[in-house]
Amino acid sequence: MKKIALKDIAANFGVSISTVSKAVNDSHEISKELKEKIQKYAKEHHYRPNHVALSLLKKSTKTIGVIVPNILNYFFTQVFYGIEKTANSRGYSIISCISDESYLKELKTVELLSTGTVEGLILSLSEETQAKGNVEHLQNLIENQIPLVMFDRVSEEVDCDKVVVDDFEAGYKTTKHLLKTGCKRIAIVSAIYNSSVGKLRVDGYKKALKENGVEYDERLIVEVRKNDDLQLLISLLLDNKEIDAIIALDEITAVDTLNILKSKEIEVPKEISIVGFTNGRLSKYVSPALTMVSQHGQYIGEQAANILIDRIEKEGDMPYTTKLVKTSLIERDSTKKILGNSSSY
Amino acid sequence: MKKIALKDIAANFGVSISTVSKAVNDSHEISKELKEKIQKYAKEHHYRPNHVALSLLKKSTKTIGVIVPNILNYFFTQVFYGIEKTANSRGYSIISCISDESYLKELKTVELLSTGTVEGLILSLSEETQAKGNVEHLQNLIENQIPLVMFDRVSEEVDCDKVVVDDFEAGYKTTKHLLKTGCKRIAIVSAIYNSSVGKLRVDGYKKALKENGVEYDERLIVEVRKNDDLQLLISLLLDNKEIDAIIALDEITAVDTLNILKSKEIEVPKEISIVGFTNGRLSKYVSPALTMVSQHGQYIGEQAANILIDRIEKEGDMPYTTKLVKTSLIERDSTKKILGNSSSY
DNA sequence: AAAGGTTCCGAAAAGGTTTTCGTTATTTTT
DNA sequence: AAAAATAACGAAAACCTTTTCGGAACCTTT
Repeated sequence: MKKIALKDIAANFGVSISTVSKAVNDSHEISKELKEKIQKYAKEHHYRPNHVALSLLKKSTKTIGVIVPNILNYFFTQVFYGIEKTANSRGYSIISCISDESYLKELKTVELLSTGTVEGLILSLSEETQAKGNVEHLQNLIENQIPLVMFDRVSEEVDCDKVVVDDFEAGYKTTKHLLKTGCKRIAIVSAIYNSSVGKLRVDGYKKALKENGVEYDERLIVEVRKNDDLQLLISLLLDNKEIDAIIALDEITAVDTLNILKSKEIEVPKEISIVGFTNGRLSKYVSPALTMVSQHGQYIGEQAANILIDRIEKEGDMPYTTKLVKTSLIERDSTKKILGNSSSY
Repeated sequence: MKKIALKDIAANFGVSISTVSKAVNDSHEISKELKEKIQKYAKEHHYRPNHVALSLLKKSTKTIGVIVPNILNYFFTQVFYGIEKTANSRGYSIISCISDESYLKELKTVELLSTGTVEGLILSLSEETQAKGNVEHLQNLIENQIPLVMFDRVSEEVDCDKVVVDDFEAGYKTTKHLLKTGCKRIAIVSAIYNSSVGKLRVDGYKKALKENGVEYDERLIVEVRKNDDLQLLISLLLDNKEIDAIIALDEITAVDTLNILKSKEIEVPKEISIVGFTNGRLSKYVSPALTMVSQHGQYIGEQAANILIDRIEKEGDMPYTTKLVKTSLIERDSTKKILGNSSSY
């Protein structure tokens, strides 16, 4: 039984295509008897209107594109889930691509999707694209009137809607919290050295230090590059610097750091507190459970999808917005409790 | 600058649409001068052939659908990644849906996609669909000649290509390994009580026991339901049963079990060994690191995509195949080393 | 009986593209 | 110079659907 079209039904009954179309759509223009015959036949042959033809006719595919750099990263998985959920609830399908942190794949995908397949795009920049700073493909998108929402890893050079984590506030809030628990010498271990995100968090950290009269010490910021030995870096960091807290800018680094400290028989949080970014699946299950900064990935996805679909469906041009999503500090056992009664927090 | 079509270019130069089409496709039928003018204009205006129109014309969307029950599950994320990777490398886009373990959403999605949007479908059954056993929507798919590949959570009632984990062999292999390390009283903790997958693993477990002359004891199989207290169940399990190994059928349960044993000051693996299923992100980072059964999610995704695309592209009907993917036991510190010199393993 | 209304169906356009087949006009061959 | 070949372009079909408009037949009203 091959795919069946209106044409085939029309031929079967010796009527015109328009008649069949109206019949299956239950139009009052068609007589009851004919409608029933046609509908019965259509049902028996599993007739379903061709979606591609409808898209062409209506000039609307009800589909949005999503490009994430790395789906194995739990944060992006969460965002993706949020996008799918709300897009689906608003009647949109999503066609998804993984740029795999590659500029070329991102470029190819954007070009592929910008040919009428999708009505809009949600994207987070690949690492390579961020490093290169080449966002021409996205500017072309805007020129071609294809709505774009960027999230998390965004570019200032692209004029579009954005949803970003308030990383500055997150760094500030985290540092302030550590200070309140009595920590003074707070180090940062970062594996995301060339991202705007990392810079913002450090800026927030600096602001909190300054506000609390703690001097900023450059030596406390550690950058971990791809093939670096974290163990060694931590040992160097600990050397004569009286560290009492470590902020790790991603979950894996946080857990690794914890394990290294444990292997050195340093007590967490008694001697050194640890806070990690990205509340993923690991932090809850290690011991002591890690205090983490949650970025609310799913919420970000929901927001991005809603903003995009609003723009697709609304007439006229609204101004572009940048939504700043606040983080939450999820306190577990790797940090000390706040001393005394701090009402301002 | 609005979306531009061949029509617009044709109007601009006062030529026909066919001429423009041939010009942008660099046909020899068009004079060099005209071609150059048109191509320049097309490039300047970012002309790209409309993908929807092409799909309609060619009767091929170069798109496949993927339906997974739960993207936050790392196994499915891995499969998804594998699918995207190979589909992309073979020139296909993927349109993805998350059934959220719901029968209704799965049904709706299958119906939506089976209208010409995708050329084939890759699917893993939702929990609810498995429980209900209602797979009519998938049988309709086959009737409508839409290629389908099921993976992991499959149904015997659907006649299609399948890619499944060899769960029987996994249960067998794992149990055999534990026996070789000297364990005798091996318990199983399962949170996937009504899945074929869980049943197969237990069957493999039984076979290994029998082969090694160890008697099967029903009381060692623990089923954890949604709101059950794992702590309590483990306590009951441990009571007077001289357990020396526990197999957990998912990663979270494995980690939870480990933590419960640690809180009871039971030494792992000295007193009790632990093996978990699904080698995710947690097991490596807890201490002791957990020995896990890897299901090779990404490989499964790659296989599924290749099988599907082969079927889409090949003429004539090949027989349906079921690909059995073997698991690997990843030994870490939660199990004892094998005693003596076992050459047969 | 004439005018108006209703019922039921078909023709055709529109959406964008490729491709086949004409149709000219020019050039080459005999 | 006539015939044949080539070059350069256009018309139209095809993919599938919805929708507008038009038309014929019948029915109702004055």
